[in-house]
This record gives sequence, structure tokens and C-alpha cells, in this order.
Amino acid sequence: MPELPEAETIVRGLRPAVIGQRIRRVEVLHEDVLREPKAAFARKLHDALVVAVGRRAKNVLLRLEDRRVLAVNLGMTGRLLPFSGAPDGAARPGHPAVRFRFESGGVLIFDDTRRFGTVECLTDAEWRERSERMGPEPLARSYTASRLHADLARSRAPVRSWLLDQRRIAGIGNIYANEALYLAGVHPRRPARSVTADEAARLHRSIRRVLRGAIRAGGTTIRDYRTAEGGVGEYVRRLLVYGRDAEPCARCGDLVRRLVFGNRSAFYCPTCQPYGARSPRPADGRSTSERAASGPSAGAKGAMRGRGGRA
DNA sequence: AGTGTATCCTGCAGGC
DNA sequence: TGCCTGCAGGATACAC
Repeated sequence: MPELPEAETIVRGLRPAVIGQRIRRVEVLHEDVLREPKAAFARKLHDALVVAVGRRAKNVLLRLEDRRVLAVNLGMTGRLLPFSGAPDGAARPGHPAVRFRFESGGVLIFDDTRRFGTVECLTDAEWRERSERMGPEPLARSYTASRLHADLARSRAPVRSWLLDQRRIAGIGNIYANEALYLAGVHPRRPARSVTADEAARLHRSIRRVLRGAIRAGGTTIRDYRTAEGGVGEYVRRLLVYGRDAEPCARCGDLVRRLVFGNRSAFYCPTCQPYGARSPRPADGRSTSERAASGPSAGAKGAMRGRGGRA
């Protein structure tokens, strides 16, 4: 999906288009992105005024009157596309799921090819309960390296799986987890609690650096993600390991490898991210799930189709 | 507590 | 050309 930087980019682009707009009508074209019957959902939103737009983790939040929240989780392929009136040719909705029609004549479309995304209208209390179940925001001032280290110490999960767990840290997905681990020199399969204080400090820095850099670049477009203005995310050109199976590491020239665990691909450089000081990779990792460096995966190559060159 | 697997869904690339 | 397989930025639920 859209991870934290993509959600943040959408939020920034959406603000001028939707703040101050009053929803006149809601049209649900695919009910499976809702968590309640469409009639009830549409009734809640009738005549609601959008007062602010924000983000929590990977969720885009349209704040309404009465402290209610329209919470949008973009899933893998969700997009929020505002149109002021006449359709311009930027990013045409190919799979509209929900259309919000404003009093002004403008329209906001939640478009989602795979429909893994969700759109919910929550009360202040419902939203707060939801938010409390999510981990800390990695870009918050209060999120320190020592906090990260202390939290990592409580889990035996592989550190890449740990970073993807929204209850532990919010907003990180597979792309930025892999990039941050690469920059920190930490093998993705290392048990979270084996990460030392020094490594946690490096990881803390690299997480922030990657997320901030991606926000500045407008996110990462592999295929479906678009900014609210319909543009692509340029961070795709700065990716150092994600999707680069069998390509040379930018730092040492060794070949980037792909591992599969936790049902997701992990990309790493075996030289820059040794599993341990003594054994360069998990003792049993190679025979089970590690792919030969000479066999780039069809899926990873396919996912990276059409992107630009290395930065 | 973790892992592997399956589920929701569509589109696309690669192999044959 | 077509058919089949596997993969994809996410989240969750299940059995082991």
C-alpha cells in the first residue's frame, strides 16, 4: 500500500480540495470497502462538513463536524482523487468504490482496484480507541531511539516483521522497512530483541530519513499509487534494495538478495547487512526460502516495471 | 509468542 | 494468441 509517506502526501494534496466542503451525497459503488451497510454509512455522512484533513499511521483522516472522523485505509491500491468539476485528465478513476459529492459541485472519489481498502465513519470515541491500538508515530518528536530499542527488546519476531506490525510502530510498510534496514545495516531476519542499542540508534535514524525523504519525493509509485493531484511518487528512483533482487548493492557491489518470510519479500545486501558477526545468514535460511541471486523473481521485476533509473 | 497459511480482490508479467 | 501461475504497497484470522 500506500505507506506513511504516501498517506501523508495524499493528505497534503487533499487539504485545499476538501477542507470547508460539505458532503451532499454519498454514492457507494462497492460496498465491500465499508464495514457497515451502505445506507447507514451514507446517512451518517449526509450534510457533514469537512473541517480538517490529517493522518495517523497509513490512514487518511477527514475530520468532520462533531469531532467525527472519516477514516480511509488505502489498502494496497486505494486512491483518493478529488475533482473540482469538469474532469481533468490527471488520474482517471478506474475502479471507483465510493463517490463523495460536495455541495460545491466538487467530487472526491475513493478508487480501489483490489478493494482491500476501507472507508469508515467513526465517532471521536471510536476513532480514539482505534488509534490507541496503533503504535507510536515514527516521525513524532517523542519517538526516540531508546524507545525503539526498548520496544524491540520485547520481541523475538524478525525485525522486518516487527517493523510491519502496526501495533508496534505505525505507518511502516514493506518498502520502507526494507530500505530502513538496509541503511541501518541490519539483516531483516534478525530477531528484534537481538538489535543492539547502537543498531537501534542507526535504525531509528534510517527510518526517519527514509520516511522524510519519501514524503519530500511525494511517495513511491510502483504501480497504482497516485498523489491527490494525480502525480506519481518519485521516491521509486531512490530505492536502494526494494525490488532490486540480483542487482548490485549501491554501496559494496555485492548482489542484493530476496528472501521470503512472513508471506512478504525481503530485500537486503548480504555484505552490508550480515545476519551475525560469525554467520552471514541464518543457519537454515538458505535451504528453505532464500532464492539464488542469479534468478530474479518475476514478481519483483514485474512490480518494478517502468520505473526510472537509480538516483 | 511466532510462523505459516489462507482470505479478501484485480491486474499484470512471464513461461509455455 | 491464450492459458496458467505467481506476485503485488495491507490487514486479519486461523491452526500449530
